[in-house]
Amino acid sequence: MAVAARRERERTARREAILDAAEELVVSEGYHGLRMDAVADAVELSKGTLYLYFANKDALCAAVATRFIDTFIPFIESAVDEAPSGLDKIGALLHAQYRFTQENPQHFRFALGWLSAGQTIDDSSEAFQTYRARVGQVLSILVSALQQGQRDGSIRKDIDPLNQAVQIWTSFIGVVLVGVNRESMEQRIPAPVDLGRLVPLHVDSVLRALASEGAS
Amino acid sequence: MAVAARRERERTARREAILDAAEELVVSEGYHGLRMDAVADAVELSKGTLYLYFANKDALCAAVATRFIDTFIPFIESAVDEAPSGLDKIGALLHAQYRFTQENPQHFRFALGWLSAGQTIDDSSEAFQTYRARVGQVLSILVSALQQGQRDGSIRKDIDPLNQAVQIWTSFIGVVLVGVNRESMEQRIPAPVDLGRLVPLHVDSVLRALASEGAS
Amino acid sequence: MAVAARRERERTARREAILDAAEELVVSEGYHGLRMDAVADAVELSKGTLYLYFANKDALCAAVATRFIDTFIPFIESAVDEAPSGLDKIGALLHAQYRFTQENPQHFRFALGWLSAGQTIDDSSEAFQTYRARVGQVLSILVSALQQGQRDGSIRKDIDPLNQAVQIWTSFIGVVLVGVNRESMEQRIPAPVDLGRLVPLHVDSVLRALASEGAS
Amino acid sequence: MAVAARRERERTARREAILDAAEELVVSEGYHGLRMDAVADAVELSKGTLYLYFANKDALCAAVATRFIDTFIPFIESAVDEAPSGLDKIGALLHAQYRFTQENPQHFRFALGWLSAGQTIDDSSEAFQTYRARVGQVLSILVSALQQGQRDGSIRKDIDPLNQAVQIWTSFIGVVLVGVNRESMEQRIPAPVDLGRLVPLHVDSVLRALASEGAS
DNA sequence: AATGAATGAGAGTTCATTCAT
DNA sequence: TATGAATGAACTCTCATTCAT
Repeated sequence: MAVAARRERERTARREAILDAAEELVVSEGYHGLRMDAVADAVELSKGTLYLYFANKDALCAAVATRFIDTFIPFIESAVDEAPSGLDKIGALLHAQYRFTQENPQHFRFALGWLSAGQTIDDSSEAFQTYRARVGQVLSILVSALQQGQRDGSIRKDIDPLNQAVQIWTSFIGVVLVGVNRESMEQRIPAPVDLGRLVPLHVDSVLRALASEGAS
Repeated sequence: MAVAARRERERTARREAILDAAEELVVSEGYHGLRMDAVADAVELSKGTLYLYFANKDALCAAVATRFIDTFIPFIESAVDEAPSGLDKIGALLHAQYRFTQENPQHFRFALGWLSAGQTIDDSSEAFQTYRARVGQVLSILVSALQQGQRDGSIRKDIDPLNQAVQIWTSFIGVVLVGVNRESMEQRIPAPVDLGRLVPLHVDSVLRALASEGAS
Repeated sequence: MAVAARRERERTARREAILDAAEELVVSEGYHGLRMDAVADAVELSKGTLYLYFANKDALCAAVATRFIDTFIPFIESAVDEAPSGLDKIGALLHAQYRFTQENPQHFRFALGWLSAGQTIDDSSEAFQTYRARVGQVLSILVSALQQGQRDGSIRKDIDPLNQAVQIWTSFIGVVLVGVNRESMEQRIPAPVDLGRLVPLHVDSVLRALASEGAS
Repeated sequence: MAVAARRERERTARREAILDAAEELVVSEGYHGLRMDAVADAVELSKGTLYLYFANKDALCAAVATRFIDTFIPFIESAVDEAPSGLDKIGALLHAQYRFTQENPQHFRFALGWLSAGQTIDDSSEAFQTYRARVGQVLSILVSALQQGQRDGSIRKDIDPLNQAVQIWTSFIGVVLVGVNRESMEQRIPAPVDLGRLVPLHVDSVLRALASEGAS
């Protein structure tokens, strides 16, 4: 039946439309500023309809985050592929993540707002599981790069890839967080914060710390 | 006027009492869980009275954050004082901040919640200006340590102290952020997050990146 | 037309399937907890289809109530048949209704919830008319028993069978109502409510009041 | 301070005003039809204000019910006082309750709707406790009358006062229930229901069942 | 006949803030 | 200075019913 196929297409399209609207709002208002009402208005659907596509606000947010990260992964994967050594891959990954963040500056603001939302999320939902799997992919890309670097001699052998990957990722989050919350941040720190300067500086520091002794 | 003096004393005492209550609540409930009602109940004052001491919820939060940071600064200052070289001072400062965070894990959770609250805060308020100045103090301790390290040869000469201080601080925030939001974080990243392991690893990386060539 | 006959059979079967699902749900969730969604899910039909078989939720409820009462009538009829005198028949009927209620405790809860739903029901619908006719049957069984009792001398002659039948039925409803809402009831009345004790007591009282002078 | 006294008076007055509005609405719309919005509109207060006086909808309903019963108790008490024998007291009580019901026909409709509301109510609330105590008072008036009747010889000695009181009360509820839901009831029973006839008939039956042998 | 997406009014509850006293 | 009653917009989520296909 062509009907079923069309229905499926329409359903997907509408779902995407809702996500588009939610993304835009989440980006401009932050996690706590996201209102189901506003989403409904933006997609020109009734509030009730939203709940046909997403079980609740959290599920909608998880889906937004998943879509974000879904576009992000190929982006960093190709950057990593092009770099020769393991150390270069780390640098390439971080730079790619930085560029991506600059182009989608609100992704991290949103993710962080969600992170500190406080309430523990129902992590059994499918949407959330998907999101979680994607985060795992990013980490494993980092781990692979570190391992390759240890094999090809560009990265120190005395580090543990998994723990170091978490350290690299989390410290990077801090730096980027400041960048995306530039406004609030500049209200709070009495020093100029310029991502364009800060991120390369950070990447430099990370690479320097990873590089094997003679490799600089 | 003795009367005026007593009034002033009483006013300050009441202000502190409000802050005590707010701090306790902010620590147990998080930024988003803080209710003016609850604060009023806890200090046994009416809600209206709160607004005689603080212009609004944000001003109250700024004051809480200021008091937090006020206990934090002497803590790291003494740690820094005891370390000999500039590089050691950086290490000491980060370790001190880590210990402080472990003992007051909610400070950062609160600060971050506030940071990503989204809405721009009225930064002209006195409370906020005070808070801002304190953050500046922390940064300048970092800057001084970096500069001393450059003089005493423990830290690379080719870094810019201010920018590097911001980098060190922000990346550290990322790591600690993950630690204090361990629960939400472990829901989101499929990897074990252990501050006790992660922070030393991070400090190591920071120091390694700062150390002057032969200094390791 | 064999086709038309099959269609009719299918239609009836589907109608029954819907009623089965609705009955089960009404019994477990109560009148106010009955959701058209849930009924549709349970019969594996779409919500829209429900409306092809029942004009609205009320019509569906009327049909459920009708089916309930349809199983109830033969039950009490046979009980009444077996009793010799008119007075015995009344007692047998009430005891039968009590046993039936114990086995289907939700019937009355449902009927009462529906009764006190407040909104006036569209009583022109066919489903509702059918339901009404069944209630009439129960009453007429009572009336017949009363009349027979007057003839056979077991029941006082100075009562009016119809009015008395209504009195018997409605007072019985009150007693049973309390029993099936035992939980809510025990929250509200500070006295133990035990249908097993209360109903026989009530039946006794009813019979004593009906018995002709020397008949006890 | 006269101020405190006036405040207290105003508070009570406002509480009563809210109850007035809620009562009227509960009476016209039934328990399920009662909307907090509508109550707020009717008293010309904001919805939020309602929650300063009543913790939630249930507490408001309990308060309405308590006020109802508070006017009811003196009414039946004085009726009971005036009757000489125990049996007469029962009759007087039931007739009084009947008259009261006729004047406030919606009380029982409401109470019944609330009863079959299904959800279990938080019975720890003060409002609810008060309500419960009032119901207990009514029951104990019945019990006392029964006991007196047993002493003065007007009532059979072989009944248990508490159980019989519950039986009398619950069966009466059934009869009255039909009366107050006359509209829905007449839709459902194909027989004329006339409280003016039904209640005396019921009271007669109750009294006849209670009367000691020779007492008729 | 059957679908199932869409509706939309409406529910109860919360809470930072104001203001007359 | 202190009160606390009042506000009212905002919130997430529900569900009987409709209707184009």
